[in-house]
Formats: sequence, C-alpha cells, structure tokens
Amino acid sequence: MNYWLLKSEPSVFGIDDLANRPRQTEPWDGVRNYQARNMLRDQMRRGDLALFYHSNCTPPGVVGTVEIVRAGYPDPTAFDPESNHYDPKSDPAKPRWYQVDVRLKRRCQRMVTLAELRQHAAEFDDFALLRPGNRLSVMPVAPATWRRILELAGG
DNA sequence: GCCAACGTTGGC
DNA sequence: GCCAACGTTGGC
Repeated sequence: MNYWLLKSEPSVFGIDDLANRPRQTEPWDGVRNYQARNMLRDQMRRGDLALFYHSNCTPPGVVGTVEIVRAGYPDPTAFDPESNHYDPKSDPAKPRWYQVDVRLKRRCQRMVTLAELRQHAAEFDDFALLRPGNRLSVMPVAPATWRRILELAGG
C-alpha cells in the first residue's frame, strides 16, 4: 500500500465537488505530464491512499484524503475533441495518458496549509511538495510524512 | 498580476 | 542532439 498526493485547483475540481459526486467517486483525469502519468499508470494501486491538495488558491494546502478505487487505465478525455484535455497525439490503440478513480475517504478536520507544511519541513522525509520549483500534480508521500500530516489535520 | 521553475516544441 | 522560444504551473 502506497501513499500519494494529488493536486487539484478548487476552482476547477475541489474536495466539495468530489463530496457531491455519486458514491463520492471521480476519475482523476486530465493529467498531462509524463512523470505524473507514469505514477498513475504504473505505480498506483487500488487501495492506495492520497492526500487531496488544493493548489492555485488561497491558501493552498491539504484538505482531505482519498482512496484509489481503480488503478490506472486510459484517460478518455485525451480522445475527446470536445474536452479541454484533448490530445490528438494520444492514439486509442496506444494511449498516452492515464487516469485512476478516487473516492473521498475523509475531509481534514482542519486544513493543513502549505505554509504550515513548510514550518514542519524538517519532520518530513524529502517531501517532493516542498522542493523548490515543484510542479508535479501527482507525487509519492512517505508513510511517516503521511502520518504526520494527518496528525496536523486533526486525524 | 508577477515571475521563477520547469516542460515542450521545433528549427537547425 | 542542442537549445532558444514559448507555454504552463502555482506560490505569492
């Protein structure tokens, strides 16, 4: 079982949106970065858990946790000319982009902001989110880091 | 709105 | 394969 962090802009799809979905489940589509794609496709497994992180907002931070309920499979929005995530170079016979399905596990009792995570950086084991210039929208989280962040979130 | 960091594109 | 130009991300 692995731990992850998934970024999303709340103005596009936030934790409230996930909470309002049927079965509180949603495909995590639209990832168009190869490093992130590789993790979705090759490493994420059903039953893994991920932090739900709100980015490009005030304040950014961790707002909840989700469970991976379906492992990586081709992202259909890449084949849809109507989608903003359409990629004409993704061939359905050899899909370029992948997604997983996530289900809301729980909201944080209190949000853990990026500023707060930075204050605790020394307690985390090489947390990719805090590396300068980090732009990945999917990244692994070490188990000890996961536990500490959930403590900060009030369980 | 600014801008640093980084990824992608495309000419050569 | 190099690398400059350009686009995107995302914090501030």
